[in-house]
Amino acid sequence: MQNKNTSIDEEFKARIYTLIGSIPKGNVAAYGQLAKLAGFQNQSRAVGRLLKNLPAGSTLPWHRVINSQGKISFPVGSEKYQQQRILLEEEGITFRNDKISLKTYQWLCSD
DNA sequence: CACCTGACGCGTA
DNA sequence: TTACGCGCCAGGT
Repeated sequence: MQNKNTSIDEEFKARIYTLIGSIPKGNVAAYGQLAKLAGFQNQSRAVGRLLKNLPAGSTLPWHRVINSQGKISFPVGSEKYQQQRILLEEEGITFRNDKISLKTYQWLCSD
């Protein structure tokens, strides 16, 4: 039963969470890519906001979400940057000048 | 209420 | 290839 009050926010959140949870270990997806797959083509920023507000105890693999440039969306060298980078490297992902090496991963894609 | 900022992305120059 | 501008839009000042 769906109540009419269900805002698109909830729908959006639910879909994005599901998508992020489905990203295989060692793979990554871009904010915009997730938004698109969820049916919200121009809401890449909303995905970022979602992750920003993510509860501390969440088990979501948020670190597997990066920007369309193949880079981590935190200032290089910042605490958050390092944290995310380490998590990715532990999954076998390698970097080259702050960018994910294309040879070592593949985008989560539908084709 | 105006204005700025941001875990973004894309088209142009 | 790098740099900007603009679209998008929720939140904070």
